[in-house]
Amino acid sequence: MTTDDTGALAERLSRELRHLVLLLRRTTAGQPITTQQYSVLGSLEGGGRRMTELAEEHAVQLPTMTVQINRLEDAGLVARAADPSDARVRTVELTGEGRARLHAVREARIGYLSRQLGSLTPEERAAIDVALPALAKLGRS
Amino acid sequence: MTTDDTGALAERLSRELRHLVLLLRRTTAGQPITTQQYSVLGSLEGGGRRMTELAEEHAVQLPTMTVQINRLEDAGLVARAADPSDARVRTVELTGEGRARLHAVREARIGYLSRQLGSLTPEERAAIDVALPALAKLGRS
DNA sequence: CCAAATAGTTAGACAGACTAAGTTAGTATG
DNA sequence: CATACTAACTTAGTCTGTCTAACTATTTGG
Repeated sequence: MTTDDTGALAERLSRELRHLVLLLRRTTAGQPITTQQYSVLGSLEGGGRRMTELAEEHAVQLPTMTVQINRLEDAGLVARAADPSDARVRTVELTGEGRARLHAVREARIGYLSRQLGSLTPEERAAIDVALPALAKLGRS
Repeated sequence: MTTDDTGALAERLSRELRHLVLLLRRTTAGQPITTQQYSVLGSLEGGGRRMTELAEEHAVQLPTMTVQINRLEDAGLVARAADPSDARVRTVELTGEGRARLHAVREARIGYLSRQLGSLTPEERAAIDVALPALAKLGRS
């Protein structure tokens, strides 16, 4: 692919990303937690994280994350803790219930996507398979 | 790709879609209109549409679209009109200003995506190019 | 020890989404 | 044709998600 094609690719990608967003929305529609809450719980799966880390990872301001974590805490899905080495820092961890909820939503979400993917041809699935690392890189840059 | 792999693909896709959403958000960050407003304006480019059509296309309830169109109308970017064949129906059209705004935001968005795509390798861009039709189909099903 | 920087929270505003309920207009049926 | 039903929208109220500004508490550097 030449550099000249990059603009055209950007235009097509721009056009399709909107539909992927709607797909994402349908993926978690009717779930007991919102897409954002699911996303935050996912960030905590590997262990406790500090508020600042969570805000950066989700590309939101710190007060926004405070509100989100407040709601998850009220729902009993996460717990705040203190950092022994720095009293300013609050860490956030999954509770048992939070972990269970995360897994349940993930199963439902993956099930939905599996059915959608099942309606594609094997070639189309293979194309997505090949493109995923590039899309991942794009999303993280 | 076999059927057995579909579940694993769904899992990876599920994981990466979140990052694409964040990419999308950055794409229109700092623009004079929100992502949703841009999206609605895009739906009107081909001509007037009725409220119900817009709500369905954007996968929102009718009252949500009413509010969005109210704001776009207040901003002078769209105009409501009556349908001569059915007095219940309101149609919505781009104003000249709305069309100009749409084009400006689209240029900025495509420019951003172009720069992001430019940081990928030619092979990665080619992979996205090949996968786009499949992703489009996925998003529309 | 004090000033500046860092980590979070609180408060106030607004966009975006939903449901429920109301209005107006078309449709169908006795 | 009158009545009831359906359809297209809007309004009102609520909640989530996001922001900025201002505040508290803590650490760090001179």
